[in-house]
Amino acid sequence: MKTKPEQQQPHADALGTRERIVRTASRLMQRQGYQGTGIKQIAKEAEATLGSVYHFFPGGKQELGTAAVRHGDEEFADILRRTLDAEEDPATAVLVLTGELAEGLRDSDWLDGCPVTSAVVGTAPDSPGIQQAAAEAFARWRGLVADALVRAGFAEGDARDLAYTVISALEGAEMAAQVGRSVEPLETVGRHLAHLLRTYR
Amino acid sequence: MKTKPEQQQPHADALGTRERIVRTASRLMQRQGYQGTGIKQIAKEAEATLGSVYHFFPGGKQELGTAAVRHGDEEFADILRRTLDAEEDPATAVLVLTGELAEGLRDSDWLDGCPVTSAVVGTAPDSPGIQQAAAEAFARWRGLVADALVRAGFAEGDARDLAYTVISALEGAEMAAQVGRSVEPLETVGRHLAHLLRTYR
DNA sequence: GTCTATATTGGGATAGAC
DNA sequence: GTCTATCCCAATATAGAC
Repeated sequence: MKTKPEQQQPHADALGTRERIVRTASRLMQRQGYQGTGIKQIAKEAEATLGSVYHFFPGGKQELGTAAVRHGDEEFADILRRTLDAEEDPATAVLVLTGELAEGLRDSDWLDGCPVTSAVVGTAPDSPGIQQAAAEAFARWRGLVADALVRAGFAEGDARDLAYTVISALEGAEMAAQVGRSVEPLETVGRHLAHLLRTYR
Repeated sequence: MKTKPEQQQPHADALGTRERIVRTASRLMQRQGYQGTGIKQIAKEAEATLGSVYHFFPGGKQELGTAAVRHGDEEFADILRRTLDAEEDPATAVLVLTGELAEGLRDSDWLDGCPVTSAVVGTAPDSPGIQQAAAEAFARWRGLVADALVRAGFAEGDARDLAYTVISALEGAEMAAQVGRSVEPLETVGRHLAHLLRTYR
């Protein structure tokens, strides 16, 4: 009989070294950006050594950044899925989402914005891997919203278009809220997105 | 009679050294972010010396970054004013705006996003000056949109709220378009914002 | 897989001549 | 105001013992 040491509580610090590094990288890049986050800082805060970081990510900082973006992708995708499944009405789900994003921002003293956006800004010519991982994240999130809209009765084309706007507006509102240190952009955009979803045929 | 050497064509490279430095800093930080842009690179591309940079910006990189954000602020404020003044219908103006943003992105091969957003991401604990300059930029842009909406007949409260959503959604759509290397987010968000402005009361 | 030491490059910033 | 030389430090990345 095989024991399965991989099955551990996600919240304990009894995580594998690789997971600890990825999560720490994602959190730090969320707050400081890709360029502003050093590998040594990641190693120290993840309680790993520099050798371990390069053991798991031989591609160096770019490979680690790509993994961090993918982690942020899955993180928000989970929130999206959970919220869209819990609420029958997509408009209501959007209001819940803006509320959760606002809560996360305020509770972190306006430090924790979108982990994907923060990590991808300022990485244009270098590292196509990070850019692509970010594009895949946005596409996945749009797909989740579009699916929920279809389930709620929207035509496929409308659902696809509205998903663009929902994800884009959430992104922008979170950025505006973070910069302005106020939840008002998120709350207002949430109300207007709900209005849009309810009046769009 | 006094000659006025300050009055020069804005496009010639016969600009003052300080202006050349600020514009170069803004353009580079727009593409590479604040942390990813070095003072030496700014000096070189602005055809100035390191000594000149520190002469005009004794506060170093943070002071220069703040000036760069303010420059980006005024740059987009000019576009906003011009577009909102040229179109009577705010909904039409928004469609023109998304078109111009899309054009700028595509023409730069998806390199030139929002200069304020790019420069401010990843500068949380350090440099409150940059953060504040970015907050002031967003507030100014919202004010311009709100004023135009009031002129078009919206109630003041509605105008203020809708301005939050217009600016936030434009920010998010530009980011989504840049990451996805597609104008579709901007075009779609433009249509939905126009719909929102036309159906909101 | 983990750890330490180190090579190497480039960063921000300063000094002082002109 | 402009320019060059330089200091100091942090960054990424590597080597090799354990």
